[in-house]
Amino acid sequence: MTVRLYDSRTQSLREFEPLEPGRVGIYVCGPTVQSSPHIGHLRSALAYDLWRRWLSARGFAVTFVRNVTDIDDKILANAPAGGFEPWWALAYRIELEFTAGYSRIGILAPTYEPRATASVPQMQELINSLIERGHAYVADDGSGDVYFDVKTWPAYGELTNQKLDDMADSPDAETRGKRDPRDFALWKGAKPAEPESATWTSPWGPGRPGWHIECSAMAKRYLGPAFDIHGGGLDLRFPHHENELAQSTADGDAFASYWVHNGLVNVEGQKMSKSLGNSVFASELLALVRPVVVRYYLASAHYRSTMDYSHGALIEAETAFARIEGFLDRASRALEGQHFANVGAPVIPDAFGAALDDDLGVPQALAVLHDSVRAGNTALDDGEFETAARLREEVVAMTEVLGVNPHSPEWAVATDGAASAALDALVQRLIDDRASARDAKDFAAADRIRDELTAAGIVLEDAKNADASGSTHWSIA
RNA sequence: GGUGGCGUGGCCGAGAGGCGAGGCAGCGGCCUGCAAAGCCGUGCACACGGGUUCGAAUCCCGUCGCCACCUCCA
Repeated sequence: MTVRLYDSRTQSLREFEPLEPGRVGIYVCGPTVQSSPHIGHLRSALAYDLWRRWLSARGFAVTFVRNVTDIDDKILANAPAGGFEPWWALAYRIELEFTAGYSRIGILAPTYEPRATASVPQMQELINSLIERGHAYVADDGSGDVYFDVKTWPAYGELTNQKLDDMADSPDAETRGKRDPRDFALWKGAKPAEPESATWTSPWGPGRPGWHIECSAMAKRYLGPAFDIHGGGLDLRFPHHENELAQSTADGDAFASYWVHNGLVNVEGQKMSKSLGNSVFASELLALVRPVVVRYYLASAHYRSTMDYSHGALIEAETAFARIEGFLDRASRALEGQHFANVGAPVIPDAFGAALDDDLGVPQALAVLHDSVRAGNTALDDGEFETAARLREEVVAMTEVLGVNPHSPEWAVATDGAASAALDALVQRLIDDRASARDAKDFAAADRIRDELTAAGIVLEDAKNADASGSTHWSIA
């Protein structure tokens, strides 16, 4: 029972061995809070939420850190100086949108969620140390920029399997005070147009941290110089993660033992981009289907594969999820008030655990889940209630691990108790009338009642095995 | 040009040398007064061309097509 995960650095499936027995430290690159969360952000966060839940389920104590990049070129660009909304207000407003989106699809709050702006001293300390070690230099053009000197770090490129010589010098790359175009900024000297609130004093003059150094500093601050897993989107491998790795290891830290990257979400075969205008925002998705369905949908493909979003696929996921929910609903009705001595605590089937142990094989795990659902439905059909009860526990346990238990309170929709009771009384009355009509073989009258209810959006199901609430169940379509 | 990935049945989406994951849709059946829900059955699937092998969707070579990163990006 070992967890295996795909390590992007070695490009291989590796058995997970924590630095400290029983403990796991995970650092995930969170969003740059410059515009509203889209489906890709949700998927990424979900991938690591699932890793975290599974490692927890396997008994590890997980420290999960996901940062918020709240100072950055784009944030400053989206909140022009002199505008109504300062950059820090924009960043916080968007951060709240992310938090809300994550929360709605059941992504657990991180152990800690550091904002980049709160760790500037740690970043400066790291930059200083890199300068002292000869791996970084202050630009001699008076800009106040500090750059990492890639030529002093022979391992540069190890994460993405690139040789320095192969790295194309981008024609439009800003060279400015760089010794080599491939050097990257650790510290960005303040520019006249930038607001003073976005500027920190430093030994190299006023300015702000570069993007890559932020994550290196925060990971070290909260998880230490060596930690277990570093995660993020595939698009961050280069240059962001490559640079993080270079900085931290050049400073003498072991940094992450494993690098994990999640696949991206495309729309109609293309990446989402502002120019194409094809971004699918979290808010749009959550307006289409229930949040738990969004979660189920995004979890249903392997976390490393590219997902191609389509409305049809989302609706298919809704139906597939309804099947799981349907079984649990049915089981609840049929098994209400029954207790079975032999049905104990929820047990996860071995095949389910094995699937998740194998690089978080959620698709195979879902196959196991659906097998249990089918077996559970069969047991209910056959009146084998003890078997059904056991399978129900299994299904609940599996959905709990994945965070998609339909009956979990987090997915409950707030209802008006009095209104529900009133509706139930009325519908129940019609169901009773229908039952009388059926007993009298007056099927025309019975069907008329059912049609009326259907027209009102209420679906009737005549249960084969009568349950405590009567043999006909109603629900809102 | 460099690096990495993908092409699986009508659709989504796993797997990775032999026994056809799972879901959605369709078709046939069981159940039902009829439905709904559920159950059972139903698919000569693995881009193309070679090769290795007793055996390949899975390995090797080649071809075609698509995508990502190399610039901000989950």
